[in-house]
Amino acid sequence: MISGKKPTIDDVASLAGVGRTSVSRVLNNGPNVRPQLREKVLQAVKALNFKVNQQARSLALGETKKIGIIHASDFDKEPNSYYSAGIEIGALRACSDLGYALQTHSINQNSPKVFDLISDIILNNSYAGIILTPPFCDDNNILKMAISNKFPTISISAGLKKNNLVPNIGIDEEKAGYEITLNLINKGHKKFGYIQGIEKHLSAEQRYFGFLRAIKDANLSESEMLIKRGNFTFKSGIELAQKIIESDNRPSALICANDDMAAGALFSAHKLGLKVPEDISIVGFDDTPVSEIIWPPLTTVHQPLKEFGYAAVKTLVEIIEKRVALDTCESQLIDFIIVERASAAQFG
Amino acid sequence: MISGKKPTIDDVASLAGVGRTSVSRVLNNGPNVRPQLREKVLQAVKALNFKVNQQARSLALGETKKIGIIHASDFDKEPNSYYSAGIEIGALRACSDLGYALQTHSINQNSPKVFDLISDIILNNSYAGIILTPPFCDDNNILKMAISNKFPTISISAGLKKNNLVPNIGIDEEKAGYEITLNLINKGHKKFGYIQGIEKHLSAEQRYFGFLRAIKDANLSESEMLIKRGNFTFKSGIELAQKIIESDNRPSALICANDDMAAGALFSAHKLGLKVPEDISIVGFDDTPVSEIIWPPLTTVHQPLKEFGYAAVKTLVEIIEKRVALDTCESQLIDFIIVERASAAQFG
DNA sequence: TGAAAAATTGGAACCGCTTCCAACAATATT
DNA sequence: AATATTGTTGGAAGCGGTTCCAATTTTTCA
Repeated sequence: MISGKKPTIDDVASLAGVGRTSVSRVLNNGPNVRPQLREKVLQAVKALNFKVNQQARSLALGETKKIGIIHASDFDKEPNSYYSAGIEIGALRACSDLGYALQTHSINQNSPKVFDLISDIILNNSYAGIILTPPFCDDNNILKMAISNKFPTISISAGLKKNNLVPNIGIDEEKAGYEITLNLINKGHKKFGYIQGIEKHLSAEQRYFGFLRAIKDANLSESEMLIKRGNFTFKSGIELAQKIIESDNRPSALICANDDMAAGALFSAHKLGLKVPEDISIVGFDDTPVSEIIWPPLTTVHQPLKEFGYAAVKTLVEIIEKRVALDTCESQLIDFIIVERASAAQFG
Repeated sequence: MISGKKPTIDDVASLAGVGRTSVSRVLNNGPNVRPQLREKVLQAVKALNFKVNQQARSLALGETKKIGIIHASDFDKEPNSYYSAGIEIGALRACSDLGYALQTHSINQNSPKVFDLISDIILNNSYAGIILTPPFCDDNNILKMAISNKFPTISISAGLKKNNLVPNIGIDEEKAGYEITLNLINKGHKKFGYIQGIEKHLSAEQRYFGFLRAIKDANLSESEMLIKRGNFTFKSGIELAQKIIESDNRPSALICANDDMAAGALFSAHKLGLKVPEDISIVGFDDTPVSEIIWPPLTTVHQPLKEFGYAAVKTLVEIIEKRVALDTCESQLIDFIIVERASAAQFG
């Protein structure tokens, strides 16, 4: 205080004329503190502008109030910013509600050291728990390592995996695929095009299975559908949509496994002189910012990313604080909604 | 070790049969350690899978290796995800290179408690330094508070403010405005439309000043230009571009203060039957993901966000470690580039 | 009113690590 | 070979908190 040093609990204690233990009690709302003493301490705290040193506190407590989140990223490519930023904002909100701090890591998913990097983060034991996002959350080696260390871990990924090793947050992707298809069927569409995502992406595959179930339920013939496999890029959307549009029996509706490909499809439709949605309805998945900023605005399935982040932290903190065992904790499905914009319409 | 407890430095010491001080020396590459002892310690470390407890370490050291970054966000609106995620990835990379951790905060910029929240973060002294992003970095009260606490702080904002209170990272926005205008002038354009951003946004205003300087340098008449003020949204781009396009003396080139408005302008041009870039060239600023995903792809000024984040951490760590005074540390301009895509072309 | 019970308070140990300093060992110097 | 110098090592005292536990006060109740 006299010098530039930060005041400690002892400074507060001596200013207030009480013992250090009492200061600690006041600070932590401990029981059995006379109002009079509490007041003295509070005044000293204010006078000195005292803030507890969290480092010291968590050392004494043997616990840390810090959650780590691990994103995938490649410094040389554009980040999948929408996804990670959305999750992070939700996670931050929950952290702030629950008194935790969030520390971010980003790991190049192509690095051969992925496993070591993540295991360092875990074993370094400076976190109370971690959140894993794709593709790390789909890596069973990583998950098993976390489990064998009994380390609170939660993943954010496509909903409903068969053998969730750790609790998972996500939407029911299969249902989302089902419902957006049903939505189009209800609009009178009978012939569909579908541009799939990359094969190993669980979520995209589940969306596709949902599509298949919906057309089956509607007694539509799967063989009539035009299925192409894309790789999530705008460019692949352009190319594959062109093929679909130019085919002999052009579908009246085109479902794309993500918004970027749908944007590409939209572009191809315009280029080939089709009107959207009059001549063809096009829908996407994810509700990324681009879906609002193209013409016509895209009908798509909204991914509640912020809710993912929030729920992930909330559940993780339950695991941490109630010491619920990792394997007894349930995964959670977050509700999604279909955002109906102008790119899909009634047919026939 | 026997139980589930994490091994401590004492466990290592006793296993290696040396003193705790020696273990610490080995761990920190201290001088004067005989190879033989070092080897014993290293073996014990490996045998126990010992990791130092960072909490304890930084308590003893009286320093923390943690940098905070404060983003603006509103939980109920879409995040400005591209911006914050890009910066964060760069910052993370630098942190990982320099041995720091990055902790994220997000604060609703409309909250009346902004000042208190940020001052808590600073006074809490659990950070070695913080990075402020817009709009917080433009708030002089916050900056002054940081300075009066001698707290290492750096801002990422529009370059070259007159009175930088703390060192700043950014591009030279005025120059960017100048150069993209010059680029169009060199393509033969003489009559311009310009859709400005929100007035209080420093960076957008500087871009506009650059535009003005360029047309002045080229002896073009400012009064011939069609200037409109937008609010950065796609919608305002649509509306204002429509007015500009429908005006009697339609410009051959339209500059928009950000990409979203440029996307809107593109849309209006299509709707009104103009071909881009044949009939009108349209350019934006920022090089957000959308600029690649619309038709035609947008010529725009790339904001090197990851470089911002990297440079911010690097400079901040210099301030922290070399104890350079905040006010002697220079701001940095990062190079930007004009990304030429298909939305702008030769005229006449 | 006095003893027993309950509520307050603070001393001291401890969380896991760094580092000053004194003790001791190894090498250099004459 | 004796001494001066330099290199190694570990004991013990913090860093700034929390908490067990014993001491002291206050309250309760016969």
